[in-house]
Amino acid sequence: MEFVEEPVERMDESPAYQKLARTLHNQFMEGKLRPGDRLPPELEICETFGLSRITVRQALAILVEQGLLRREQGRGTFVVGPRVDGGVFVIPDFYEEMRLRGRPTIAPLITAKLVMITSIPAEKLGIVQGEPAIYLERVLSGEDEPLVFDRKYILYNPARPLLEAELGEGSITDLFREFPDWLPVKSDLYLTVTTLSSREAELLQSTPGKPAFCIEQLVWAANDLRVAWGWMVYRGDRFGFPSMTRPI
Amino acid sequence: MEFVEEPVERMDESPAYQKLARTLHNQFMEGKLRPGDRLPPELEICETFGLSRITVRQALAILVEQGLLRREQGRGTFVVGPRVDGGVFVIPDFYEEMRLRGRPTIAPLITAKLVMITSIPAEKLGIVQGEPAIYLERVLSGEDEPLVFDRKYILYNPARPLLEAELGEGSITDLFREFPDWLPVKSDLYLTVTTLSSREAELLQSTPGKPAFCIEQLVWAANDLRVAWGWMVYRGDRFGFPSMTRPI
DNA sequence: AAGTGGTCTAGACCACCCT
DNA sequence: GGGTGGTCTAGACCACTTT
Repeated sequence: MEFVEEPVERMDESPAYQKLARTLHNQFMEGKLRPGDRLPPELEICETFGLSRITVRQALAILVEQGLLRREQGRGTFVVGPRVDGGVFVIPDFYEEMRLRGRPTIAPLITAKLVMITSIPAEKLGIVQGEPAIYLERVLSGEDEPLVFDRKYILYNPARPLLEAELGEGSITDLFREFPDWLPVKSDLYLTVTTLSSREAELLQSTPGKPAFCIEQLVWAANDLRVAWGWMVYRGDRFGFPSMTRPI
Repeated sequence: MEFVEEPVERMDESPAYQKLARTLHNQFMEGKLRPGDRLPPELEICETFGLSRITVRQALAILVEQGLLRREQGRGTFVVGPRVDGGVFVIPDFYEEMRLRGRPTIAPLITAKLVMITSIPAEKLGIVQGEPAIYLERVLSGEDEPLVFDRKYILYNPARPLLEAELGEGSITDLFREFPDWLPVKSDLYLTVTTLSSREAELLQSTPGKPAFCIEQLVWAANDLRVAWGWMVYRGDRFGFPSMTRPI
């Protein structure tokens, strides 16, 4: 026989700075703290709650990070209103997401070949036209249906050619795991919207003209080396993203 | 005659915690710190750089916030690789954005009327079907062309009816500036993609079937009151969003 | 000059992880 | 038990803003 562990009420066991942050946040949600209001000086908050200044500042830092407060040196700490018509959206790493859901990505290769690079990808990767690069097309599937069309140019490394088997699995990071000098350190993304071409629609088992997210991607390795460029097309009928709300 | 103030090299004048954060960040960008590496214990970093533990922790907190480091209590602080296939995108408040660019938004009313609310918006706003609400359509223009189509249901307040002139200007926050109980405290957004209907295309001076961003919006006031619901359609040929990279 | 937030120190104890 | 990060204190000085 097994017992289910009762969830303990941990509200009162949490650190002082979290309690204070929650208290102030609740006061805002109840309309007691209003945009434009100035908070009491930090030392006064210390007295009120019986906390040291560092602890109080730790609480305020959370709320500043959330965008609820704004500090102005020499003037005070002020309540800021929420940005109602804009927000922050997280588009998660697709591979990582599927892995977390226990549905490993299937990414069969559509195309994988060595090409003489043309002007646009050459410029993006910062190499000369006509140099060789790997061109790659994949359809990423999760939950038994095609979801993302991935198209990439990858820098060619004669010292360690990539195998077809490697190209069909995992993200760029996984791909370069054994390339010490090519390990990604940064990725620049650009989010746009598009409609499916007939080829994309066929590969994604959808319909031409349907809307889709498009994410252009430039992958940087150490020392400002660009190692991959391409874009990913996300089926619009399968993806939507909530704005981020940071928990207290 | 005017002198241009030479920008002073402030690298060395910045606070110690920022210098330390930059140092570690640079080491990562140069490939000296690699994903999976464990940093030295905090006390050791203190000795190395001649700083107190609080200052070192302040530096590490920045890098944790950036996603470069991960702390594990009892184990250590570890370097995390970047998420190359996903990212964070900021879609700014359109009104705010235009104001910052010195191009105040023009938002002529297309429709503004009191309606008996139907099932879907009633459910979203948490009120009963058949209650009155304000229905609003606007085209937001900036830089001399229509960019966003905004459609909203707004809770009706008999005590303080909104004037047509007020509806044509500014965001929900501006609209409710004089409604103490309706001041927005939170906004839930949901980002999807769509194609323009013929009506939307006409209003936005575009073409039906063109792709567009769509942001559904639910605005909350104090005490869990929902005050507005609707969605905004952003012309796909005029908007694209880079992923956020937090500066050190 | 007074008040505010920004930075920093030296030291303490606790919670968690590993061996 | 030893090492690690997590929390917290009391106090100091500095930089900026306002009066």
